[in-house]
Amino acid sequence: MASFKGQAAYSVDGKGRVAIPAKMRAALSPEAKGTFTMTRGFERCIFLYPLDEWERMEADIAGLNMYSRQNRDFVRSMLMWADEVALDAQGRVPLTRPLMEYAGIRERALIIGALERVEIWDPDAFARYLEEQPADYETLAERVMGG
Amino acid sequence: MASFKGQAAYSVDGKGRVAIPAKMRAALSPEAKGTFTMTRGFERCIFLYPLDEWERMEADIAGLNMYSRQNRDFVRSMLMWADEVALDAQGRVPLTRPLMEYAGIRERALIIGALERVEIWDPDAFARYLEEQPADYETLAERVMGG
DNA sequence: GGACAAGTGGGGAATTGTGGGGAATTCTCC
DNA sequence: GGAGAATTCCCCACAATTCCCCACTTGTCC
Repeated sequence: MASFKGQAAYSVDGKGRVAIPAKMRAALSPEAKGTFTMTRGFERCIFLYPLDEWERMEADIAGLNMYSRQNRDFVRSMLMWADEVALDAQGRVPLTRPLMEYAGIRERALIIGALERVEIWDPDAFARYLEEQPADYETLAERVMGG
Repeated sequence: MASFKGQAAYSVDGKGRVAIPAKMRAALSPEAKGTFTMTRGFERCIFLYPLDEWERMEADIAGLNMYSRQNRDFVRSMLMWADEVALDAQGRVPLTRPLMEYAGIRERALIIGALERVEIWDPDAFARYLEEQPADYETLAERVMGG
């Protein structure tokens, strides 16, 4: 299982390609085969899950009861945005047009490692997200991990 | 498991490298493989966790439910600043640019051993932190450890 | 004072990030 | 079904950054 951490601000080239930082690439397990499932994240960003992690998530979803409207809505939303993308020889992935629009990404992208996934943000959108944080880091840490 | 103690004031060279004191290096366990995870600490300093200690911390975080907004905020904040750095043959680590800016570190750094982690501070920031202490050392000891 | 360990700074090799061209494939229209 | 346009994929070269090695200075101990 991968463990992504760190941040990098990279360019998105004219073809919609963006590099995944070398350390995050190194964190991929062989089971991922250099491939991510890219999908809509929460808070207006893009999530990238390594292939093996995504398969685990799909197995979780497969257990949901499809006779529930709410479940169907959730599954539909999660999967309609999902697309499989492979790293090229330079360690880049192509961003899909709908996801670039959703996340407001144009020429620059902020890439953040978040444990089992990689997040891709528009830098300005991320700055706004930080400003809107209801709690500072120390308070958050105490709330979540303070017991 | 490591047990870091002591303090040292060292230079940060033009490439952002700073030495870890020899006694702290000696305190590392073989499981750490001469590698730290460097991340944002509380109160504007940098934390360095030996690799084995960091893995224990990640295992705690991996158990959090990612469908909770607050948990996502916390994990994002904690991991975006984290980066794995290895000691070079001279016992130095490269400070990452975002963390140097966060901690206000330029040409000098104060390195403090704090049990399972090493802290790196800007010397002036640390002096200000000490001045702002609401309680002196003896009072603090009684509050925290006095029972 | 001398030997050794630890801290300091710099050069150049290796790796990573960036942008572009053209071949191959897919999509659209007639 | 075929032609042409659009998109995707593969390869390449160059710029920028990181890593590895080395030498020198300073500090400590005998």
